[in-house]
Amino acid sequence: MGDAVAATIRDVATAAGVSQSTVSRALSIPELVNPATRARVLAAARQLGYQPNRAARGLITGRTGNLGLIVPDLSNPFFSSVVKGVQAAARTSDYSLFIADTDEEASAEVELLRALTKQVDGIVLCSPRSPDTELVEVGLDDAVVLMNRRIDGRPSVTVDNADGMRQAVEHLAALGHERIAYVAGPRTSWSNGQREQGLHQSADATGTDLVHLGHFPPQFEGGVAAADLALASGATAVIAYNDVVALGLLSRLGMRGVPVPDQISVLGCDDIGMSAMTHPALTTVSIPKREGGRAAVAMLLSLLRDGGAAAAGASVPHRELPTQLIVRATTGVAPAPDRRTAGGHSTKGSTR
Amino acid sequence: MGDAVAATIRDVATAAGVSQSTVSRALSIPELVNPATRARVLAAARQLGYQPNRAARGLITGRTGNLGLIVPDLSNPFFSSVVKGVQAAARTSDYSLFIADTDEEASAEVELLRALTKQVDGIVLCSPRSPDTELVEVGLDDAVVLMNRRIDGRPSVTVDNADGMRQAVEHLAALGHERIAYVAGPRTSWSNGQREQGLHQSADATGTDLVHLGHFPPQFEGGVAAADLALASGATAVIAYNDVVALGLLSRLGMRGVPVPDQISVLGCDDIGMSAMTHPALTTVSIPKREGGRAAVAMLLSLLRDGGAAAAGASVPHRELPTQLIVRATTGVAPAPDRRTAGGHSTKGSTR
DNA sequence: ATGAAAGCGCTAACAT
DNA sequence: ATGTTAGCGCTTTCAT
Repeated sequence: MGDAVAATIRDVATAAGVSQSTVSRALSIPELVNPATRARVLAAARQLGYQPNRAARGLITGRTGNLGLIVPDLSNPFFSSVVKGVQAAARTSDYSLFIADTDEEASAEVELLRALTKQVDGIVLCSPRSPDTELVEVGLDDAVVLMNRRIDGRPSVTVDNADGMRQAVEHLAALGHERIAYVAGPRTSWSNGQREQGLHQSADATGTDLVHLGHFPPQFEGGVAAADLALASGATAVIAYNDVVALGLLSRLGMRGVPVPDQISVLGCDDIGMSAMTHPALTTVSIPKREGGRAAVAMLLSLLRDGGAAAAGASVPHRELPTQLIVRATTGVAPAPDRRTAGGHSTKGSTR
Repeated sequence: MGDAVAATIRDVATAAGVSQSTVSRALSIPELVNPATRARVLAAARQLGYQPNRAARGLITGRTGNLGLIVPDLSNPFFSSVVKGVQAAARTSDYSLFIADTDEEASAEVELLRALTKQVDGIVLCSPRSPDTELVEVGLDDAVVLMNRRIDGRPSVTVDNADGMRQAVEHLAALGHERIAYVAGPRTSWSNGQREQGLHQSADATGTDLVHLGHFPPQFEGGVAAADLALASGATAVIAYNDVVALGLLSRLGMRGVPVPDQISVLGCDDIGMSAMTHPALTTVSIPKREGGRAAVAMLLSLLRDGGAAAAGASVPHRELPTQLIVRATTGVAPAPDRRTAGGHSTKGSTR
């Protein structure tokens, strides 16, 4: 695109009566040029509407000024929040952002990673579904920050999934629930693995029974499909892999006329906007989505700044953000049916 | 990023024992080079893992191989579907995609438009909120395709909003509803204007009363906020600006204990995935979202192909996609309360 | 059908 | 503090 005839650095140089290099310097290393001439250059540039050609600059600097972001599914509100965080951070640092959606397909990740690699300075790879080996095989050795995934020796931003599950289980245990079902997300999701682990630990610690329900797609339909199993499991509470799945559960349970939370409690994870607004609202484990995105970009940029330092044995950066159980006022979680009047003092299991 | 030392066209030339120009031709204008040498070149290229440097190519061809997409809000499922359509089409044609989200802020559109313009060959501007004048002022004269907005003399892809509303109103009229409320979307939304227009026309044609409810943000909260007004309006049916708003309505009505659709019917617009899965499901006016995105890209690419032809007085391309009322099995729409037993034969108003 | 050479717009030595 | 020069990787005349 670009206008009729975009002004080049030469035009500015001529107009300001200086050389190209002076213009270049005036624009990128201001302190190296005389304030007076700098003013002249800036004036000329503004007047001509000059904007450096990024391709030309990139050709010589080897940097594109672009970042890439790969997510499994843009239509999941969790990821759109992450996108917003990444976008904001990129914009702040004057980077443009390529965004790609893999539609939850692992193979697309590697493909996109490969395609993107040449056009960006760095990539945020969010919640990848591919196995470690495949990921490492790609050009991943470069400036790639993982989100919601940890791979040995790779920079990453994660959240404390296990602790989130701990909070959820302890909350339920305190309410007298003794049998909890977990609707698992994708087998290939690292976060899901972490959550399962956290759940098992906390279930043991609180003496709670944990029922594991198959792997379901992390979508509304997944929850719909899992609802009947959850009901049949004998659990008095269900924790869903994420809020979207939890909404699916709610929907199907409603359709079957099952009162939530009176008969069964439902918990989500992620704290997407809508979870606060359903009826009943969703008690959920909140994850700092935007902040995670920002943190990933920050890490990426510092990686780019350091450059070789990383290779020189500097430690691999990692950042783990906290999770926080959000208990809503009117919520899909209630004391266990048989405890409704007991005041919540469990005799079995401790709160550790 | 890029690998340790990316192979350049020179490397390939040397390896194949030909000149750079031959390599270049072999890769981009195959019919101009001897099949035998071409094979040699291709082999060398593959073996070296050669991938043309897009920046360098762009520097000389003036094309970036990138497209831009600007949407108001990525977290609205409507737009994420559009994004997916655009993405798919771009990928198919080997274009990369810059995506930007304006957070429903009109000023961000112009800003992003300006920033993106230099880095892409064309832009899809989806559902812009800015006034025509501001949009035209920017570099919009170039390859920009509007979506869900029509501006005189600009290429655009739209849907037949008015017809969608006609279908909705006729459906409701046939069910005996005589007073319908419309929960309006943003004042700056062109689609909203179209829908209002279509509603008024069809209301007149069917002899239905139409109550216009203020402008609300096109989000879940907007619907929540509008619900009480809708209820107080005396309407027996509410059409929401979009599905997300309709879900907000449903939520608030549920919270107030108002039976839907027994006391009041709720219709949405857009046909986002979730609208099929709520309880009750949402009868809604379906819009071909992905297809719209694909169409916009197709238009963009043909614009790029033609290049000067457009300036030479060729007609401005425009594409209008159809809308389709989707009536769900278990839905938030029912006959008007006082007609529940009447069989739906309205005495007032014709179905034209 | 192929090669040689010029140059896209810019930055980074190297001079001055 | 500024100008001169070279060259990033590629496509595209212009020769051959």
